[in-house]
Amino acid sequence: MGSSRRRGPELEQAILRAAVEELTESGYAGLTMDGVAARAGTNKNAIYRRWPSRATLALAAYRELIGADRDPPDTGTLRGDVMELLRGANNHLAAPAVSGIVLGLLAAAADDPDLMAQLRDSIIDAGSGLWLTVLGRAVTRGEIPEKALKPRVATVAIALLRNEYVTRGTSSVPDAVLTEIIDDVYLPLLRSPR
Amino acid sequence: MGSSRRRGPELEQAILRAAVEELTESGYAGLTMDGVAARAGTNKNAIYRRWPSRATLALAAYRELIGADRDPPDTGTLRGDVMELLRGANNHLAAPAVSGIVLGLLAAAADDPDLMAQLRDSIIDAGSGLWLTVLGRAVTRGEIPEKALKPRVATVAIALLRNEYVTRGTSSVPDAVLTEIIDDVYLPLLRSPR
DNA sequence: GCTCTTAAGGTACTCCACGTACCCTATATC
DNA sequence: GATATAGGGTACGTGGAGTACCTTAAGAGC
Repeated sequence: MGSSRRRGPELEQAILRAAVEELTESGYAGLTMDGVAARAGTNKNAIYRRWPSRATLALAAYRELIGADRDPPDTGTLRGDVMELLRGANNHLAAPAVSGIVLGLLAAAADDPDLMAQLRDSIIDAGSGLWLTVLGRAVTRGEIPEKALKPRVATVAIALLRNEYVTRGTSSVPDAVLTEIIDDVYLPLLRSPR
Repeated sequence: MGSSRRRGPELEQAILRAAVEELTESGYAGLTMDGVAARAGTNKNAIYRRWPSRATLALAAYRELIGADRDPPDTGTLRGDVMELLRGANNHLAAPAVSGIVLGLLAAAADDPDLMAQLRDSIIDAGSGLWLTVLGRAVTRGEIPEKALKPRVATVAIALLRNEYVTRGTSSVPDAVLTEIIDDVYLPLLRSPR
């Protein structure tokens, strides 16, 4: 009658899965160690043996949640590719409560430089490579000048989307805002001669 | 022997001052009701009679902290004005720990639409009028086309600065980044014909 | 199969901070 | 002066982070 006590990686995955569920259901503020332990069918000891604090567990769960990154789109036109990328990012941020989770993590990591660094490296910068490949193709097609490949310029669209989530705090930015970002800001900027 | 019990506005100001001090010294996470009460020389009752929760008190304290808004600069050139505005915003956000405070407030307001609305109205949008007046003058001088007056376009610079604080999490963005934002993104965008 | 080390389970605890309840006391107003 | 109002003091209840300690199962070596 399998009492079957889980150990090692198996238990670790169970904890992470439980943490992901708590996170998506209740956000960062609602993720509690007791809650995760109960949901995973274990106790807090097993968690603290692996992650030193609630914040680090939440970060690990968030990385689990966002999962693998996707391939860069290739619609043939710059505008199409950019729209794809921005829609993808929007869908991701809109998900259950991802923007709230990220805000909570950012606030929690504010006074922990180590945690903040991990958060930046593995989350904020995620996908910046996608933008550069898409823009690179547009450069070879001659759609935009080469100077558009500067990181500061290339990341403007995603920065504006992120800003929208931070300041409006809504779930899911409407498509009209995305096209506004693209047509009123991003594309004019990329095409500007200098 | 003047026991002299404070009442009404006098006490209210004392509480707010104490909250501002706690906020600047320890950030949002470090602002505790007991701490504020002790520092103000009063007790929690007096606070809860005025603000229903820690988050609302912190928001009020933050508004007190940022104080009155300034006049729009008028250096004669668009670039000069924009640089002034961005430097001002940077100095403000860099202050003791303002970006951390704002992050904490945002995270706390994430599941309270009312609070989020107040936060937006009185903090995030603060100073957007400044940008529009500065751009308006540049339009009448003929430096940029009139279409630059769209809010989405006008607020790009400050949005990018905010993004810098959110993603880098540092205190004080270096001046080089400000000029990069202005010369590589904002001015080219404003001057782009369409 | 037996022993021994390691890790999980269980539980209870400390600490801290939010928010509330009650009762006492000073202050302003009528 | 009487009385309503608001501040002071204090003690709770609640909930969650993190810790301590002991018991018990799982696997490794022999």
